[in-house]
Amino acid sequence: MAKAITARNENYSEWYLDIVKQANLASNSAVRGCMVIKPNGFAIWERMQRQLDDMFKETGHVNAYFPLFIPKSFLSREADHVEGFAKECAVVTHYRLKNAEDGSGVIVDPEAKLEEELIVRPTSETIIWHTYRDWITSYRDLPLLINQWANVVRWELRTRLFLRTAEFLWQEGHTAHATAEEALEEALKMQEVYATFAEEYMAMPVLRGVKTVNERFAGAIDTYTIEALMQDGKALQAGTSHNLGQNFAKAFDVKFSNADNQEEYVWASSWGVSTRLIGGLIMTHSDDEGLVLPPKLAPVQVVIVPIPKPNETLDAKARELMEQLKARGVRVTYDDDAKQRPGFKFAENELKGIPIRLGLGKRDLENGTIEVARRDEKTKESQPLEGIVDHVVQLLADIQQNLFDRAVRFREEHTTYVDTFEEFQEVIERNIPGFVYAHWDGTTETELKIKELTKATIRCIPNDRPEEQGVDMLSGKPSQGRVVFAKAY
RNA sequence: CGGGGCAUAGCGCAGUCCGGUUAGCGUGCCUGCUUUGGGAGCAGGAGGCCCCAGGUUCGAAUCCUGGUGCCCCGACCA
Repeated sequence: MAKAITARNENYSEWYLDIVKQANLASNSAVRGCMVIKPNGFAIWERMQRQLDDMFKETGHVNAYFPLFIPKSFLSREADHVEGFAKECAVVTHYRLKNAEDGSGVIVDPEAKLEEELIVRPTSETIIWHTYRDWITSYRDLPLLINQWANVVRWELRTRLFLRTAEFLWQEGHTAHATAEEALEEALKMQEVYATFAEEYMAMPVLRGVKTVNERFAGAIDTYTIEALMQDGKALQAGTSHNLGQNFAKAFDVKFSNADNQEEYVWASSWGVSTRLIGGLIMTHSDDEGLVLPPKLAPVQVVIVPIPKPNETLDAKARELMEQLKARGVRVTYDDDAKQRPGFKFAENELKGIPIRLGLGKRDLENGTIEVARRDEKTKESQPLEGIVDHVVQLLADIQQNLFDRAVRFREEHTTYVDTFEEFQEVIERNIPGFVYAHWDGTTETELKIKELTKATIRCIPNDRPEEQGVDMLSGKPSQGRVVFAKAY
């Protein structure tokens, strides 16, 4: 029996949940809003982590680890920051339990109240900048380029697996610099690292841009973002990089002596991507048959299926093939479960998103062929066994490229330029609205009004936007260029 | 946090309105036989604090009260 995956055009969010559940990526847990990331899902995260970590190291960063808990007073040191996060913080107030006197179980021991409550980190700027105060005294200590892999907690009211959970895994980079220029450069560099990762590894095209005042990180001077378009025409903020200026240095009194022995506040950046990327990966490529993974991030890239079932001859051939593929760096498995028939395995492996399936049967051995099926286009063809390793290696690269091209095409088909508010409303109300480029007068007031009227937000002001004189589609005030609107996750 | 819905076998559900043998169905799981190039068939079997806690009743999956969790819509959301 086919497992039922809701069709995308029938109910997109049901479809998304079906994929997550049936591909065994994650499930809800006993804790509200917190998910269990299952082995299939975590394997994807591990591949993302490994690649990102390499990219961070290549750009000069090192890893460190800071505490899960933040003293409450730290959070309030930076005014905008606390305002941005206060409403979604988990707070630790006690440090001990005891048995209830009526035998009903354990209760919080009222004697064990903390003098100062601890916040479970929603992000680590405050605890890290408190620490940096001790680490930085001279320009010789700069730049300080640190990343941490961690979990954070934001008490979201409405959660969705991977896309928004109360606890999530992420990395957060926190850098300190001697000049404003360097901090800005760092923020932009990391935005580009994220964009490269998204496009080259996730095969997910992204817009690079800067957030409006209204949308930027609490405590930042500017927030740079990468924005991807999902198959339902909604935008996903996939990663952000913040130029923090001297805001946190001032809040935590982090100063250094420059080469002229003058005391200055340190300049900062911070940047992060999270397990939300897995949600973006799913919503960019997957189809009604299940998960579709880009080869570079697929935990398993090739599966060999013995047809109709494993036997000594097929096993030997499969093992030989696997050795050859592994030698070329291909992640390959052999689906040698004797209890399942081929058709079942085909469906299962498609559901899991394995990019290439190799079907190997008696007929193939006789003919010197093998059946090569690609997940992305759901096509299959018989290939000579001779040279199959080269073919597979090339096909993995082709699939990676095809997924990216397909996503770019989708984005192009769902990108619209409008000049009037009527047009804007028409596009935003479509089934698949997409990105809408329109003129905006630069005020938060207009931005909020548009959001109120249409639910669309300004995703970003593109980094590379051409200057273009125009008028705001709603207020009629002058504008120097277009910004990107969309409905967003 | 507001409105609505749901919670019964690993998963998906019926039964609940109108209380009454041993709580069913599909799928999955185990055993055996037959099958096997796109989700196999037959036979046998195992598997249930019917979400939790109280209450009503001779008797509760079913009625009442209070919790908890999940889903959908909305508000909120670096």
